[in-house]
Amino acid sequence: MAVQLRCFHPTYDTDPRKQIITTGERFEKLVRFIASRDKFVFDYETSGTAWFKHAEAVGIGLGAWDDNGTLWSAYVPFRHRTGEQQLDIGLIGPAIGMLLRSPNVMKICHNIKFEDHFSRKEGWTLAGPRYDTMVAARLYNDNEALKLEHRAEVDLGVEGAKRWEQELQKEVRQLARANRMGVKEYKYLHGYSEVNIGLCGVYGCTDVLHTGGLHEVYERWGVSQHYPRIWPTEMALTRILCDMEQTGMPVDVDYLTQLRHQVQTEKFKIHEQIKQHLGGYDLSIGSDDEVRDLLTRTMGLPLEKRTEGNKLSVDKEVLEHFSTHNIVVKLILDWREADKIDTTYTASILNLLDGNHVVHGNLKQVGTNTGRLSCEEPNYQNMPSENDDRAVRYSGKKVKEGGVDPWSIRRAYPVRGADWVRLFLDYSQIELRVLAHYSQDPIMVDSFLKSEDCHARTAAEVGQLLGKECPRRIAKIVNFGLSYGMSELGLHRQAKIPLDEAEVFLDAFFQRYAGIRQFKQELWAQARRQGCQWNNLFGRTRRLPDLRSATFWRKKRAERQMIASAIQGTAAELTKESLVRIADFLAEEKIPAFLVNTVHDEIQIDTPREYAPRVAMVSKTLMEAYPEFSPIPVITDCEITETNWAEKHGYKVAA
DNA sequence: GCGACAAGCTTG
DNA sequence: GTACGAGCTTGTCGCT
Repeated sequence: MAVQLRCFHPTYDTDPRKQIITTGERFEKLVRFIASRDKFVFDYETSGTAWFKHAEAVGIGLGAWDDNGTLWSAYVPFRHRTGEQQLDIGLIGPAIGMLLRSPNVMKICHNIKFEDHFSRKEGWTLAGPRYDTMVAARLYNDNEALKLEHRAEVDLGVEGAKRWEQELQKEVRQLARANRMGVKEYKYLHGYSEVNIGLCGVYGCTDVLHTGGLHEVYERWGVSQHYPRIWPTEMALTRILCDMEQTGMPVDVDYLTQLRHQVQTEKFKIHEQIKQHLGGYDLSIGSDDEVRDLLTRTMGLPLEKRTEGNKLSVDKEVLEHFSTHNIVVKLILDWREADKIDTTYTASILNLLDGNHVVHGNLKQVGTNTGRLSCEEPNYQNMPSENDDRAVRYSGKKVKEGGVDPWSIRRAYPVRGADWVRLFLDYSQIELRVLAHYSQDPIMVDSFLKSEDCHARTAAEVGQLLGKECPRRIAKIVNFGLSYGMSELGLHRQAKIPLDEAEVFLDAFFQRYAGIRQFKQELWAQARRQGCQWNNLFGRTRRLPDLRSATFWRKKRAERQMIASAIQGTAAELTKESLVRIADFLAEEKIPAFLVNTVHDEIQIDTPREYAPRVAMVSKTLMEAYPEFSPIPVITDCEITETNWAEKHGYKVAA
């Protein structure tokens, strides 16, 4: 099929700092200029974002400052499918590769991990110091959108920064229509490969100028220097997370396909049963409106809980309340459980695989306001955990006794191959240890020094003060609640105990652990003195203007958010810095092991079986080496699997 | 047919 | 007002 030249929006930009390079002579001149600089900006335009499938670079935008400090940009097209004049990638590739691997030249990008993926696809190694303006933007302002054009508008004061982006999107919509596709589908398949070079080039050059401009102002403001501890970690992570995504997670497709069939059959059966109970009425179980109607009008159940939009809630908590006396309500709950596994955890995963049955999730460095990582396509961080209830229901045994959850999702993630294992190193009670460090509360510190079960200790302390028993279950909820700034109302709801009882427990807790109450007060006071912001132990800032809000509930929410940021955020710094330490160790010793995944307080490493003892021992040591928490010990537990994620079990690490 | 939003569910 | 931080899916609604 011949490629058609379509050009719905011819471009016109007379800015001399934007050049489109389509001859060898001008390309050579460009390369000589870039190669003479000690830092440069680059940015690919691509044929989609799925780098692990068909998507690849179709052109590269490059930019650098001349001796007068003027920033210039150029777009080099080499794989557009428009039939226009462009350069031959076979001829220019080596020169681009040479620029990217220069060891002493700083590479500046807005989201450099993305460019790293596409560089690797061309066989080009991205080396030398990195500067990511997207990460810098997140560090200096944790509450705002990070999109390049938006930052250019706000931080550079560029008027009409979004103009070429909008022109480009218009063009893409036209192309999608011409190809009889939805915009989403078209963009996934073709990206900007069919956009005319004039428009794409101006857009690419504009991005380069914006990125370079952001680098200038962020460094004028001293962003990277303000974060001497986390900045090097963040920049190293752009490379290490890229490595992890390239490695990816192998998936057992046969298992997942069979599991999907099983839950779909289950859904069908439940649907039929519901129909029978309702005298043939065909309820759309997935429609909350219909479920609400059925429960209230047909069944006359007294629903009370409201949603945010003030509708009567039909969520799990409500349904569970009525399910003991109502078989249909119970069946709706069962259907939702099966549906979740069908749609979210089997069908969608199968759509994300590469040709080798490997998924490559996107580990996002700037996805949260606390400094944690997040993950998408798929999200590894909310894969259902092994569920004892289901295991017991179906096999009569708990998971730990060898029982099998028939709907296990983690079972679909096997090890890399024969004689490979996966190690799971997870921080033990890391958030409580962080809190103990910040508060220096004597009981909590003592508990960790003695390696006690901290929930049991809490239960004992509270019980002793009250002169009546405090169940461990309650103590555990209280301890977890500390990270979120839980109130007596929260405890009442979570633990399903009377409000006055929750109040008594919480009061007793804060009497016994007075250091924690004091830490919270000091945290808020200090933050308010510093203009509603606070830096954690590693120097990361959380800004919460609502700490001074006149609205009571907004102020309270900001206070809870600050507590959560302090504790979760600090714990996240340990995990992130440890990822860098472990990656460096594996590279130095040339051990054929790979970091594959991380879930907040856990790091997963694939390694040949013979290396497992060494990898586990060194990784554990590196993860625990945070002397700033002294005397509180930082402890990691280690687990291993020889088969799949569901069957991980304890692993003794040699000292 | 598409985008935005609400509601619900899953994790640490 | 009924906990903190995320991502994904479906249904619904309004718009082109």
